[in-house]
Amino acid sequence: MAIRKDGQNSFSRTTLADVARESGFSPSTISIVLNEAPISRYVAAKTKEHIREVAKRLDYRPDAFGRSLRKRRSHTIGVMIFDISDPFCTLILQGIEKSLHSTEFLPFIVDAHNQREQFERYLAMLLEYRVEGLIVVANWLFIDIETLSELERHRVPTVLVGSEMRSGPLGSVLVNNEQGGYLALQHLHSLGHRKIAFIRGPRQLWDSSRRWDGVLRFAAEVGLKMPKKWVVELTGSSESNSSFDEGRSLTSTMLQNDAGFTALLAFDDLTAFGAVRALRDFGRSVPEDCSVLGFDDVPHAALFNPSLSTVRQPMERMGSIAVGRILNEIQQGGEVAPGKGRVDLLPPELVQRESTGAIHPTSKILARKIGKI
Amino acid sequence: MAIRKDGQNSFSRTTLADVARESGFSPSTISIVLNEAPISRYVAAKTKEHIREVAKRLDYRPDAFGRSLRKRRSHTIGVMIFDISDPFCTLILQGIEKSLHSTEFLPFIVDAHNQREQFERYLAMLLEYRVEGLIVVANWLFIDIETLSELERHRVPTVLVGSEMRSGPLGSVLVNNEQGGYLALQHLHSLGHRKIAFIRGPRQLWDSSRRWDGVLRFAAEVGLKMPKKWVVELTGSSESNSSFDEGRSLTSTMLQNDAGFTALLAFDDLTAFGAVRALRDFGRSVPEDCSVLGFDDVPHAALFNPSLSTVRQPMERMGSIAVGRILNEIQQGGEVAPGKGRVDLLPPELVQRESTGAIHPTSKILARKIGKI
DNA sequence: TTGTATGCGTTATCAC
DNA sequence: GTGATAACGCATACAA
Repeated sequence: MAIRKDGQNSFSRTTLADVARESGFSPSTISIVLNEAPISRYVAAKTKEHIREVAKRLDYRPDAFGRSLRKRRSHTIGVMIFDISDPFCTLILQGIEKSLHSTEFLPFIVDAHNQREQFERYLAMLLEYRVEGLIVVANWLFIDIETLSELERHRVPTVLVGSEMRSGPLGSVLVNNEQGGYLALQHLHSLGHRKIAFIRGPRQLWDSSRRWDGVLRFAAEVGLKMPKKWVVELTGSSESNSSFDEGRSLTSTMLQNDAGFTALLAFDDLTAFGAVRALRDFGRSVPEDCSVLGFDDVPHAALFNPSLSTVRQPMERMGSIAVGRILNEIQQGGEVAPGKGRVDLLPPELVQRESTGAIHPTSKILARKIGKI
Repeated sequence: MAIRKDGQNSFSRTTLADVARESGFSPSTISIVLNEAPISRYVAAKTKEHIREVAKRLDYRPDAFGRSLRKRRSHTIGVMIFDISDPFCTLILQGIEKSLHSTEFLPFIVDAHNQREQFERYLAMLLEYRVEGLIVVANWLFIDIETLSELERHRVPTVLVGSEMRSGPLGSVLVNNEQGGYLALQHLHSLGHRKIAFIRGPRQLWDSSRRWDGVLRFAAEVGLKMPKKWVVELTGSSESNSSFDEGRSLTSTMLQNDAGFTALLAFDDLTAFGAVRALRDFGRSVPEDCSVLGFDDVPHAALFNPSLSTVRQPMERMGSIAVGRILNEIQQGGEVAPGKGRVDLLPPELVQRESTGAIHPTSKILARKIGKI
């Protein structure tokens, strides 16, 4: 670190001692006054005023390191995300941020870029910074079970958002995927669709399987047939936008094999966007020739063309609930609280927009097209 | 903070002293060895090994607060953003993160949610945490000049990304908006368009005016007429997705007044999405009946339907350049470096996709539509 | 080759 | 009402 000509280290600022010297009072008094500690009741009003004035004039700012060292509290909550460019994470993050605003805590956000190595490095750093709680935002990707269960070893209250660990004491907050899958298929079915194509999520992903369970449950209830040719599966590469590309190519393939389906249920919104693109490339319009339903309700789903019908995850709420749970655990002093290991399953919500419609409105479409010409 | 039954504060961990006690060496030796300080050359290999073994066994982690206090360095770079849900910010953030990975610095990210009050609160906190540099990511919104110029007062090297201050010593990194505006109109003009509608950015926004200057320069060069009825302006509310809504309603209005334009140049991608929606509502298809050109190239522009032609800002590069500049300034010891106050203007790049096309291919469209029917 | 002493900026406890 | 002192965890100059 460079030393400046005036002999001051460029890191140094005005400290309590400076304020003390300048005001003529002792550092302890300054501290007491500026922090409005209980004892400050006994400090003369004039003194207080003077001290505050001097502090302001010198632009004094308490040093977080000195303070945290002394108080043995960091006042930070670590927030680990795996891909900040994933719009899914983004809304959860907002929920977290907003909930933290009203507290004494500052979020310490790091982005592991879907890389295990980064995850571990950042985790270590967060622990060195003595975060008092940890929120892990798992978009539907990876970092395997072992890595996550590592989290339990550290004594920091931790909660997982957007994903569920099949076992282990780690609490989690996520949407009810099973119910979401059920709702999704129910929606298409209620619109009259019987020939439905499916792009399900990666099999190895627990949450994806749960969602699929919901689909299967509804299919069983109404006796829907799901021919193999119309059921495909994402592989789940961790590159961003990959599910768009996969959705597009899987849909293309299905269309070439047997284009007879009238609706398509995608694993998530990005996949749905890809499917819409493939359908259009194939000369099919959405929803007239084929309905498409997504999952998540990312911010752009409503802007898309056609606007995307989807199953909404209450992402912002998931974030704020996670914060609530962490604060709770912190207050309990890091003890294994009764609610620890609990799983909060939030209800999904079907959002109908333009990309899904009743089956066979072909005549109407023809009419409109001719009219336009 | 709760005290545990074993009398330990739940904040406490194993410290250097613990490792010292356990290994039989003194704290200083431990510190020297674990940090691989130069002097550690003189420490016996066996000693080193032993110390490292014990440290690992006790799961020792250096305390960032103790260390930073002593070394008077925080090893953090503050990153202030104004809306994390803005995809524009997202890519810049990624650029910042990636560039920081290879350094000793940790990004400390905060989101001011477009609120001045939050901005100030977070700024104060970042300063308390003694960030060694500050990167401000300004999506095209606000926090007025005074607020930003406040930044100069603090002795922290600061660089602004994505926006430019008209004056003041604050360095900035952004796209060449003037050139971008020029390129945009040039593109539409080269496709044969002469009747062009414009949705320009908020007038009070400096960067927006620069972009508009570029548009005007090209228009002047080729003698393009820009009737007032086809030039509208965003107001620039700070709500997210607002430019979609505004783009949509402004376009609707123009269409109702005089729908004779064959192309539309939007201030940014979100506005363009809104314009496309309005056109579609009006029964116009893009690009057949009207070309639409965006600005930014947000991640979803390519996924959109039709995929959006746009002027790309090199957002990730902007982030990494900002990091480079900050690191530079830090190395110079916070001195007013020669490059300070400099403005890096990065070249924009035209990305042609589906939403723009040559004028009057009407016959082709008719043919296709009839064929499909 | 290793240990001792000191101080970073803060706050809590106690003494005056 | 206010001030002196110690301690938080660490790294370093210096002593041994």
